[in-house]
Amino acid sequence: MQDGNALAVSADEKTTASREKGLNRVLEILDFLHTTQRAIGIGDLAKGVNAPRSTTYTLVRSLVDAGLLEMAGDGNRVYFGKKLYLYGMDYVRGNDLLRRGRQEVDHLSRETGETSELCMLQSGRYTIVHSSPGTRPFRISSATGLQIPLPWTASGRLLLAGLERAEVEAMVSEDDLVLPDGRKLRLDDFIADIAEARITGYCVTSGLVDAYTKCLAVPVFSAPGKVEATMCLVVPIDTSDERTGSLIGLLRDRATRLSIGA
Amino acid sequence: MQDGNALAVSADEKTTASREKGLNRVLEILDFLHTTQRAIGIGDLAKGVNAPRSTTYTLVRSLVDAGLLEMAGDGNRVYFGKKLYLYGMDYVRGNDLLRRGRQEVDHLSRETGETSELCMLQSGRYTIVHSSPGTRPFRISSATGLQIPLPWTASGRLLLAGLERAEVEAMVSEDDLVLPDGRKLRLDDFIADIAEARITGYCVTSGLVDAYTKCLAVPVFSAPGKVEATMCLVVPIDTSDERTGSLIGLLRDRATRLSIGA
DNA sequence: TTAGATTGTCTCTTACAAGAGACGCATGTA
DNA sequence: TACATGCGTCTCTTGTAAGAGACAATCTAA
Repeated sequence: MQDGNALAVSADEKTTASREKGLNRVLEILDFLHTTQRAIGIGDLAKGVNAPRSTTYTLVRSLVDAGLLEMAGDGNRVYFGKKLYLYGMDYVRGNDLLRRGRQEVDHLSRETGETSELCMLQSGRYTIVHSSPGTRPFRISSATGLQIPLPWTASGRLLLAGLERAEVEAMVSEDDLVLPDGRKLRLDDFIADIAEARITGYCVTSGLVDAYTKCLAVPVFSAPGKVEATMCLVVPIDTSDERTGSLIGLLRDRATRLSIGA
Repeated sequence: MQDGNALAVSADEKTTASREKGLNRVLEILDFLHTTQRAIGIGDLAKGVNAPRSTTYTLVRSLVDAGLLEMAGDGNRVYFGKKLYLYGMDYVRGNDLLRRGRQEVDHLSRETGETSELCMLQSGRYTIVHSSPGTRPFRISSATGLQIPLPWTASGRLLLAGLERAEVEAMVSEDDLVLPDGRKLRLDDFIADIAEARITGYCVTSGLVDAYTKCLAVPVFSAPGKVEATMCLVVPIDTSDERTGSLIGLLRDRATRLSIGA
């Protein structure tokens, strides 16, 4: 959160509490709201993004006037506004892969009864771009837009296919290699997984983010060799090999349909 | 477009080409991309929002880095980015009415075969927030996010229900009263329509935006008396009174289901 | 070839926005 | 009653970002 600027992988301390550009503050505000996932008071917002209160009031007012933010019901809380929704729809319209991908994912989860997701890289992080819940009694939760460390996921291994070792290292922090249960992955293993996933054309991980699920993922190509997204299914960890295999087959079919020139 | 700041209803000439705040420029850029509905070169973008080229480059770079914009395939064009989509999804998630409204609209168009839309006020303008095409051979086009003068639509008459005359006047410009075919509505008639729509609880307009369609709309309430949105059907202008009546019945059912405390 | 248009980068100045902080007005609570 | 906490607005200063414009690199057309 505090290094939202990203791309500055080097520990480039800018703790000098100098003046910040308004636009950056706005970007931080939006990111902050995205992480909180709920309306928030302006005072708290200022604290959250570590900005002066007066500045925050000014910026929020601009954003509310513009419709990017809206005052939430209560009166003194803000959250995303209608305009962001409209812009988001524009993005979908302009993005064939996303639009069709969403449909495929929806279809897939209906067809299989399993939770299905479309994933992409978003500024160097794994992001669930669209997900459709399965029909199982226990919900496998996974909010859209959720950002997860790449090494925790099967999709992560596919999305990094074709990158140099250095590039992978740049994208994966030490923390990312620590699983939720405390186990630590070895970077070499992760890189080996990537190479393997690239060859086999799919990836399965078991019990990484939690102990009860398995994740099956396949790549979606935007150009030969270029992995633009992945589709994945989240299934119970005790799913039989046979069913797993047939689900992967389904995934591949749909992913191929999505891929462009692969 | 050039007075995107809105709310400055008075002809407040700010032609003094003074320095503009970066954030405002950004807001204009986003609005501009929303109107163009396609990726655009940075040079053209600068022209489009009437901003200095150097400034535009700087801002676009920031926005691209932040993920709000993306460089489009070609290489030197920009359009909305993934992050706006994610924020948009957050908005949907936080907005029951929109989320359920979208479903109702989709259902409605499947059920009736007619084009169905969810509409809201967006910074004083009528906006199609979601639309679902009907099954008729001729497509009644209406892009999501499209902004149309309030007096051209049935929904507009419902959305303004309960406003004072002065408020209505403030929201409707002279130009808004001129229909696409050149006919001019009288403000008094429009206001009378609003009052009537408020009482009957629905509104039908025929041949306003084009000569071939009729628009049936009903209000969706967020609180007793407060019209938050409308649902509408766009049907051929020669639709029988009987069918029109039954469609309105359907609309009302669904709108009631959506409304909160009405 | 030359001339013109466009694209991306860079430098330097100064107009102006970010920020500190005070203020008044609500709350709540001892 | 006094005291604390949070909210929204306002004023004033100064660090800095918006903008003008120069520059090299492409591309196109004549």
